[in-house]
Amino acid sequence: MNTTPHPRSTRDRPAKPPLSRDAVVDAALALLKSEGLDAVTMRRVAAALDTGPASLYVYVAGREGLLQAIQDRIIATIELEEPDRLRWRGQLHTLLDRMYRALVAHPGIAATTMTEPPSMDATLHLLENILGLLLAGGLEPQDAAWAADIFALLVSYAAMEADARRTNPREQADELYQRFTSLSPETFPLVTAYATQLVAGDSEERFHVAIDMVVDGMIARATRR
Amino acid sequence: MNTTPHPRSTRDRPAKPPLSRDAVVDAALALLKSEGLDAVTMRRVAAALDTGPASLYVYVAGREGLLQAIQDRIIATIELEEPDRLRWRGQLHTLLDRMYRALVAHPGIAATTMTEPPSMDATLHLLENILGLLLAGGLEPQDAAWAADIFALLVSYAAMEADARRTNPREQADELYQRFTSLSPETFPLVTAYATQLVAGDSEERFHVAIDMVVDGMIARATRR
DNA sequence: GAGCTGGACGTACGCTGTTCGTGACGAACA
DNA sequence: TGTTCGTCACGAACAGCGTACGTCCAGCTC
Repeated sequence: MNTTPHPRSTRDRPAKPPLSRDAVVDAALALLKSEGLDAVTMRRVAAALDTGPASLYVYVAGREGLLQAIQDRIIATIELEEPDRLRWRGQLHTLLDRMYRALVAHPGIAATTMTEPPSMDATLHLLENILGLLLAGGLEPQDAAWAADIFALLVSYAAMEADARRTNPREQADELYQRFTSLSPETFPLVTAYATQLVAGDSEERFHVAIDMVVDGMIARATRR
Repeated sequence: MNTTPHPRSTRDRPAKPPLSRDAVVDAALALLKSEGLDAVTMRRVAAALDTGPASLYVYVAGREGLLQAIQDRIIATIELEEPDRLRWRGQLHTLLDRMYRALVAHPGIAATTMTEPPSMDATLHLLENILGLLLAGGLEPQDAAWAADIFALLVSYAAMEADARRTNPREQADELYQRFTSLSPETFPLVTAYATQLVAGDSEERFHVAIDMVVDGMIARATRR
């Protein structure tokens, strides 16, 4: 047997499981869930996989591509609704609420969904489902198509607000209320008078009201034709 | 006369105007307008002022504080509307359109407005004006308070989309249409069927429709009470 | 065996925001 | 006048960041 005592290569491959796209995304997702978006750096992900950051570029198109893969993973966990003409509105709320919760369970990811055109599989399935619900409700196709964008936006925003609240629980609304009520009533008669309304509702409540406003608006538009 | 040839101090103050908060924000704003948000780094701003980045921290609370100051500057340029009970709806569109244009004129800034609670002067004046218009329209105060948030969100989003389009003019909608129409009609019957509607409209058109949907929804809710 | 290919990844580049310590200097005081 | 104190200015350094580039090596094919 040849037992030459030469230095062990730092690229000792058989000692580590081979990387894969799934492994990379899994590691990133775990970091996201436990430490939030800022922890999802190429170095941190690579360290979690016992490798170096340059190794990841085979599997993901940079950090941007990694974040997209994570988003799609998260969206893929959302249970869809079978459109029902009689219940579509409640179903829409349910579906968007699930999306909201999926985002909130991953601190910080909501902000990365904001400008993503729907192009990956899970996101497209979600879009298809939203369209299905809106059309089941008899809404105009053009309005439905545009509203899908708006609903996605509302979800992302609500999740971002929930993220901000997590960092600063309860303190934010209080500070804001203080700010509003300490303004000059001469200069800001409405803001001071309606300070309570301006800070009312948690992000979920505001979120569901926002959905309703958009839906009610679409119904009014459809009724008008 | 004493002409001792000793090394000239690098802190030759009389040769430079003293820094000020306005000077810092002005320099940052100029960089933002000409090169977009990514150029607004502490080093770039400092270089524009012929100093070092550490000098800026006397005037702004880090980059975050600098961005907030910039936002407020931009918002302060927006001409407000005197609320008129008969024209409030058109006025709202006009006001939000001005906001949209102000953001679009500063590439990338829209994304930084997304999670900012309204706390600086110009932003508060804008909020006061939006509330004024909505209440002039006879809408419910609680709905008006919540809708102000939604309108701000819609503006930011539209501006962000315009920013993205600037980077990728026309190409994005085409790619998306291609993507949608090349999907399996079995799996995505609606997305494929309504691909045209999904990519229709530029960011301004979609923006104004979104405003209308929210407004129509609020009117329906007010009518229902 | 030789050559090729693609995965693995170390090294280095060019940046980022921020902190800390020090110098310069004006105002106030004794 | 000399000294003290507070504030501005800012260099140096810290602790990162994403990524490009070049090298190594295992596995495969001929």
